[in-house]
Amino acid sequence: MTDDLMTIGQMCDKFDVTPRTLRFYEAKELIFPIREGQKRLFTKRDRARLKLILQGKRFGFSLEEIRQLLNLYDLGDQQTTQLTKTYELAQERLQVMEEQRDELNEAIDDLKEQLTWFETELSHRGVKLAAE
Amino acid sequence: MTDDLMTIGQMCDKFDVTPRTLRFYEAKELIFPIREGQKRLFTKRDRARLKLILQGKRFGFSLEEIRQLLNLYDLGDQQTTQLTKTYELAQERLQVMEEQRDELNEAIDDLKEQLTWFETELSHRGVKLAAE
DNA sequence: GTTATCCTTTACGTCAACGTAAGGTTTACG
DNA sequence: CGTAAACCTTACGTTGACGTAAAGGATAAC
Repeated sequence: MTDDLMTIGQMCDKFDVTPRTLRFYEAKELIFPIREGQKRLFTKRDRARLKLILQGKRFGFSLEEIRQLLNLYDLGDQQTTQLTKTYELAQERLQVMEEQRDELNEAIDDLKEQLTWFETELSHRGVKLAAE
Repeated sequence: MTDDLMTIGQMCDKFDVTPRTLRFYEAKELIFPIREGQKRLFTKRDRARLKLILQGKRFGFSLEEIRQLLNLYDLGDQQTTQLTKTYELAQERLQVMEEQRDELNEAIDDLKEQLTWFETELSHRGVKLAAE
C-alpha cells in the first residue's frame, strides 16, 4: 500500500523539481499539501495537479493561467456561476492549444524541409551524416 | 515596388511588437537592421527572422535557443563544422517540437474529455450553454 | 520658425519564477 | 550526547524579457 502521502523530498525525486519550487507553488496556491506539524505532506491530488502544472509550463502557459485551469480538474461543490466561468475559460484555452498545435505542426514541417535542404547541402560538401 | 526596407514603426505595426522589443532583439543579435544615419532599416531577412522569433516564443523557446535555431534558416558561407553543429541542433529541436506536439495532443484530448464531463454536470444543474 | 512626429541612446524599473543563503526545528543513528 | 539528514521560515538575489522615463537629433507640416 503506497502511502498516498509523500514528503517534499520524495516529490522532488519523483517530479524532478526542487523543494523551493514546491513551496513556491504552494504559496501561489497551485497545490495544497497538508501539514504534519511543520512538515508538508503531498496528497494524490497534489501530484495530479503538479503533473498538470509541469505540463502546462512546457506549453508556455504562465503559472497564473495554469492556476485557473486547474480548477477544471478538481471541482468541489463550487457555485454554478463559477463553474460556468471555468468552463468558458477552459474552452478558450482549448482553442489556444489547438491553434498552438496547428502552428507547431507547420513549424515542424518547415523545419523538416529545412533539414532536407541542409542534408543535400552537406552532402555536396562531402559530409557524411550519422544515420539516425 | 514595396521598398523591402522598413522603419521600426512599420515593423511594429506589421508584427505587433514595440520598438523596445526590436532594439532588444538587435542587441541580442537576433536581427541585424542596417543603418541609415542613426535610423534602423529592417530588411526582408530581418522580417523572416522576426517571424520565426515570435513563432518560437509561442512554443516556449527562450530567445537564446531561438537565436541558435535561426542560423539554420539563413546560412551564409559558414564553416562546414558549424553547419554540421547547426544541423544536429536542429534535429534535437525538431524532436523536442514533435514531442511537444504529441504531448499537446494528449493534453487537448484530456481537456476535451473534461469539458464533456463538465457539460453533463452543468446540464444536470439546469444550466443552458450557449451553442458554439 | 516652431510644432509635431518619428526616431535615437542611456539607464533604471518590473514581473515571473524561482535560486540561494542564513538560521532554526525535528527525527534517527551511533 | 552529539551530529547528521531532512525539513522549516524569512528574505534577499538573479535571470529573462522586456517597460518606461529622460533627453535629444532629424525631418515634415503648418
